[in-house]
Amino acid sequence: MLRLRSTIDCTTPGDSASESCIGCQISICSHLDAAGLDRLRAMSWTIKFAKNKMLFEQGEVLDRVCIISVGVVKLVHLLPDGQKQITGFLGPGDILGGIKRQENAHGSAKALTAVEACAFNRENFLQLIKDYPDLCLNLLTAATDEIEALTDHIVLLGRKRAPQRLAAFLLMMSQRWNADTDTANNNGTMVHLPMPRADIADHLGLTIETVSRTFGLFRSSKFISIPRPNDIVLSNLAALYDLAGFDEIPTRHVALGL
Amino acid sequence: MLRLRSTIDCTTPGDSASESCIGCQISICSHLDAAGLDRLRAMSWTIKFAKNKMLFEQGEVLDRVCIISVGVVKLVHLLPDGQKQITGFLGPGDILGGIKRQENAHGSAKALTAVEACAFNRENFLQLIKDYPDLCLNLLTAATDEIEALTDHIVLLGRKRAPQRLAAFLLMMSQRWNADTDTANNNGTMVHLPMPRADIADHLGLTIETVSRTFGLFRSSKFISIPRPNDIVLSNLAALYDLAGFDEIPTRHVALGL
DNA sequence: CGTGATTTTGACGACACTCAAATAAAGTGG
DNA sequence: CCACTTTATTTGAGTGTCGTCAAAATCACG
Repeated sequence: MLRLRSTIDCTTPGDSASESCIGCQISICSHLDAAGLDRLRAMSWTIKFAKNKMLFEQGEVLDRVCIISVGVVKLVHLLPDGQKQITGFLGPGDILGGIKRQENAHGSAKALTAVEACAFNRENFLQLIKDYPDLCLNLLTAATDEIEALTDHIVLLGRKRAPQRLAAFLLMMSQRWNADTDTANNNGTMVHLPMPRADIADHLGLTIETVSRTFGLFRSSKFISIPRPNDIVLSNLAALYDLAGFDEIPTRHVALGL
Repeated sequence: MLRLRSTIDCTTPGDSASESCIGCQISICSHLDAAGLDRLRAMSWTIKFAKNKMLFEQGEVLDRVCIISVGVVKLVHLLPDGQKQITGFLGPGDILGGIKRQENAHGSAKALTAVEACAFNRENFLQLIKDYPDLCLNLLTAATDEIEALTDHIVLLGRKRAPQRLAAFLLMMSQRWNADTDTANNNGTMVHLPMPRADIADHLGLTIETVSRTFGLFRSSKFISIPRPNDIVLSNLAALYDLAGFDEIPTRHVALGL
């Protein structure tokens, strides 16, 4: 099961949501000539999922590849005893699907919000890749990035405690999909969390209660404030970065040039 | 940092160790025509590392790609507070290196045993990939496999207890590099562990003591026996598979047709 | 405003970590 | 080949973080 997070901003100004999967400059669409873009347009179609609908189930045959244009998807792995582990969240620009022959989904994918995606037939997708080596190399680079991200998460789960895990999670969330809602007011940076506490717990290898308690710890430590459960204001970024174990606060690279 | 584990057996009978990086049928060498093999031979060279030598350090510039032909390498991630997490072990046929421009190593790589590898200059490697789309697609497929393997490890670290983790580790080890030492005698399957307990602990997100205690638990439960600390006999595979959370015992696919 | 889901808070227990020491194994030099 | 040193592994006792069970408070939605 291929799962890649794009490093390039997908939401190009002027594109409507329904067309954003074609016209935008995400990883796969860039580096294509006019003929390639025409082929892309001809072979792709748009799929939509309501909130909480399954994109696919664990074990299901995966013969399509899709690029998310709107919304957030969670990747869930079920254990025989009923436990869950969420191995990642995907958003606009991220790629998900099967590229191997007769591939079965390694995990389930569920829409956290309303989701729109640009879909391709696997065979068409593979042929396009073969015809555009640069595109294939881009995908390989993106796969390398995903491998590094998963590696970081392994370090998080293997060697970090609850506060460190949550701090890293909040900072990750603030950097990925909150470019516009990241309105820096005098109190801090606002982050919207599209997932409930249970999903955060299943992502960080904790329980709902521990996640909630750690949120409470951060609030009483004045690191954050919680106007609503899913809206977190990061009021002490330095403390959070320190907890997360990052060496420094990276300079933001936002589309609008902040 | 690219890191791929090969799914194809590397040790082709008849190849000497020093030539195995060229002559073998590992993922990258297969699907190449005669001209491609010549190019591969011309651009590659052999590097050797003694036991416990670093292949590269975290943060170091990575402008080479290598394919391990002999030995085992551990991938280590250091945390600011001195803790370690081993994100994987690589062996014969596995690929490691940098393919991005001005890439810095995301983690360190250290030789667990004496190691030989087949090395490529990054630019040459990338050009070869561009000229052979099938090869690039193969790498993308291998990257997908690596992503799935890392995902499985995330599930292990996030939702499994010490016994389950160690059981999964032992079974994984018995399947990857023990095709010949897997002599099934009447007592069980022999597995040789090339790494010390500390590395197992750092891989499974545990401490040395917990790993040792869990080995002791398995021994007193008659799941395993330990003739020497690094040689484990799996005497109750069914129990280990059950612990690890695998649904069934997979049929072995060994080179010799077992 | 009322119902159901989500989140928070509390009390208690268990699994794994820390600290400490003993035992076993591996390497070294005579 | 054997004493010696060094490293690795095992075992023990006590502590702490996080999980489990339970209930209250808050939020979302019709």
